[in-house]
Amino acid sequence: MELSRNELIQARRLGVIRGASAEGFGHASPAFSTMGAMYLESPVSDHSLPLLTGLNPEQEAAVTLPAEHALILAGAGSGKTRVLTTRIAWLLQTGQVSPGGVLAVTFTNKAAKELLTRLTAMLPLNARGMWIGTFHGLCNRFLRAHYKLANLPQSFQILDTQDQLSAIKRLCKQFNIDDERFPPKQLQWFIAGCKEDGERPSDVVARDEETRKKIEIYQLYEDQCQREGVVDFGELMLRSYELLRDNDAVREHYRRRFRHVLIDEFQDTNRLQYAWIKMIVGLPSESGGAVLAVGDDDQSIYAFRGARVGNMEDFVREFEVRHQIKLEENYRSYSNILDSANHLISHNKKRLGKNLRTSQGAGEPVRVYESATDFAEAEWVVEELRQLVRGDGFSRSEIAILYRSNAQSRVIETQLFNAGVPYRVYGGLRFFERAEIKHALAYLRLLENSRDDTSFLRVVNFPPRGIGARSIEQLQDAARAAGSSLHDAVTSISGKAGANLAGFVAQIDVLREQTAGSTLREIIETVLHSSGLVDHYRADKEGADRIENLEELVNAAESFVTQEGFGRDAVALPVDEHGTPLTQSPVSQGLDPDAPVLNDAFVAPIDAETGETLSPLAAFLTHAALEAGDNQAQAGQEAVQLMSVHASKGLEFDAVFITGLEEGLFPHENSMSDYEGVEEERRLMYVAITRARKRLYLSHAQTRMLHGKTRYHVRSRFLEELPEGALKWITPKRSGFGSGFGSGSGAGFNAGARGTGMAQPAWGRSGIGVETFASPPVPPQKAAPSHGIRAGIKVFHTKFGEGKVQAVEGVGDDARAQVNFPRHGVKWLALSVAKLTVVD
DNA sequence: AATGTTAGAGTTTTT
DNA sequence: CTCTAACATT
Repeated sequence: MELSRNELIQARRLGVIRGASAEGFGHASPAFSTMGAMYLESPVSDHSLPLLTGLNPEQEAAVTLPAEHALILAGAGSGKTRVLTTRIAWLLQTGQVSPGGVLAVTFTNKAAKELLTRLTAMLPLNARGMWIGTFHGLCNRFLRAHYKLANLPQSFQILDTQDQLSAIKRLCKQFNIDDERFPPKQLQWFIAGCKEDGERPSDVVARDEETRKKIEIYQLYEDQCQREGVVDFGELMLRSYELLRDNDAVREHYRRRFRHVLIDEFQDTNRLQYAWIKMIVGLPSESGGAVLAVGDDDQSIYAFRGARVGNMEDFVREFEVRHQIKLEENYRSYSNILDSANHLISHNKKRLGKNLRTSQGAGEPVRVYESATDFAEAEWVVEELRQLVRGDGFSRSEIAILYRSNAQSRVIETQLFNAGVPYRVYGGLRFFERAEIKHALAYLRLLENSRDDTSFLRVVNFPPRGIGARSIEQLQDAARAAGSSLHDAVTSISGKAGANLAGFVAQIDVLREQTAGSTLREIIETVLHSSGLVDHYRADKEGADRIENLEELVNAAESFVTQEGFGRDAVALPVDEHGTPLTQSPVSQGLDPDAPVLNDAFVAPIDAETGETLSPLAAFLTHAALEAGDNQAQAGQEAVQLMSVHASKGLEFDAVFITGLEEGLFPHENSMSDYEGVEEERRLMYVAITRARKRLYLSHAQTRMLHGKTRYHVRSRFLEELPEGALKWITPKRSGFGSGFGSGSGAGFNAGARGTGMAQPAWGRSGIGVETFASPPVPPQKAAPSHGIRAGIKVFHTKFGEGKVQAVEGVGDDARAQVNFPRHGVKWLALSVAKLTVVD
């Protein structure tokens, strides 16, 4: 029995499958230390500090480097985060730097949190003045502090990817841009790409007419964002970079301030981020602080979004790096797993060169399994999984099933579901991306910034209040004519449409006044009810979940205020070189004075001169935009983890299954055309392998349902690139039936090659080679006139059960077989339609 | 304005 | 196959 997507989703909702529901949202980050400024213990300089115990020589060398530029090549599982945190702690403890002089930047909020958590656990330090966060978070903080210089409104809003796309769509409509020639998605990609390369419209080279037009649209988009007081993710970076570049005073201030700049996952930085680093630190000739870049070129898997491994070489050259340390001791995996990873990645030419080693034993061999179908592959995974849990005592949450693309999860989910194995799927909608949450946030954003047309359009008629497409068009024309926001253009619309629009605007304006001085919680609750959102969803019979999520939004806001403060991302804290705040300010309005103060950001003025602070609401909206919401919060359930290989980066598990190791899938067909693409896919495989601590399982299927068609796949070249000695090839159990699959659950077994084409492919090797294949096996596509069905053999049909083939006639799509089913009699079946599996 | 129909597309993902 | 978005219909 297969479950439809909807059924799966429904099942998850009902909690049959744990995880993946709204529960996964929370703010677990620990409180910032609120202790006084005790960062400076008595300066110590000897190396027998407790901090350094347990570090291996390379790690210790990295931690105790002098204040000079350095590159740490940190292999998977080599204690990278430990080095980063210990380095910071060591610098602080030995009095070489004050918290205000530290800048540590990561890519994800999760990594930033982890850094902070582990750091505060190490040292009773005051987080005051430390800049630890994501690139975007820090840029936001910076722009909030210098919004005037950056030419932004004080309460500028951040567009996420969805918002950006709808802004572009709106723009295209307004300027009658042919969306066939210029699909909004493509424009979005173009604009984001330009910004990642640090290019404004005027910087982009118009190679051809099409590009020229795109540049024009890019410019229009920029104008629109500026007019509306919003910035997209790329803009946060780019504008920060430009301000540093163009304003000598600001640049010098930060260069003097940050004595130590630490960069995590350096191989994932894009051009602009690297340029930003150069700007905020300064090259050696410009006497800035010391940069400690930590990265692993072998784990660079984000080229598709602008990551540029070349930054590592550029860094070494431009910063005249004299310290390069390789962390090659792996503390995670047994050597069979590690050897596999090393052997695989050695096939890449473009490498800085690194070889992981471990003092652990060989461990179990890496198991490789070939199955006939994706379905059978999933069955095998579930079976092995049971063995791991029941037989070998593995904890389910310590087992991961990885795949190259998310679509692959479905088959596996179905099997897990049928077997009653709790599982949890990573990826998918994040909390702040849900439609109802975005609606609520749009109202809130309008309170902050009535010029935000994207938000205006999102909720002007949601819940429906009789404002149709025509009225909106009229309004957009009026706004364009007047050069004003939609909000302000409403007064120029007359008639019924005008009255409705005026009603909406009045509602927003009233809400704004009404909630002035309220706490964040009160504001949100008022907005949720006055806007009609709650009523709307209450009327909807399927709105219960949405209401729940809206309630969760209130909770999120509450915990934002009380637990996280207004977040380190909210505002910048102007400080002097020693990290001492330049201004003290009263707690901002609407806050419980007894609430723990966790981060200065939240009491700090964003404007050092006027002492103005960011409102709690503005801070929360920023938080919502920069942190899409953990959908990965620990459910506490003992559930198997399902995720894409990309999503697994940075995680580790006792046992890992890597599925779908097939040419075209992994490596993905879209990456196979060029060499660079294949190398990145190989790095991806490397990442996948190195996730495993004790057990590693690799599998591939001969046929797979993809886009509704059965596709035939040769096994992945990556399998041929593993060291034979570390592997154990498992002979597939043929076609399922009675072949000793545990509890003998025979239901819906091995539907075989479903859909069109042949049934069981005939090229299935019985024992896939013990020897390494120098060249990949002959692709089966053409070589299979044999559907494998001939007179005399036994076949299995999903409806009719097992039967004996009596005759076969016709070729290709016309092929038919006469089958005698004991229970249903003799049938003629079209092989292109019937679901037949060969039974041995 | 709500609901049904059809065409088209379909890696990887964070901010 | 399965999801989405745009279009058409009531």
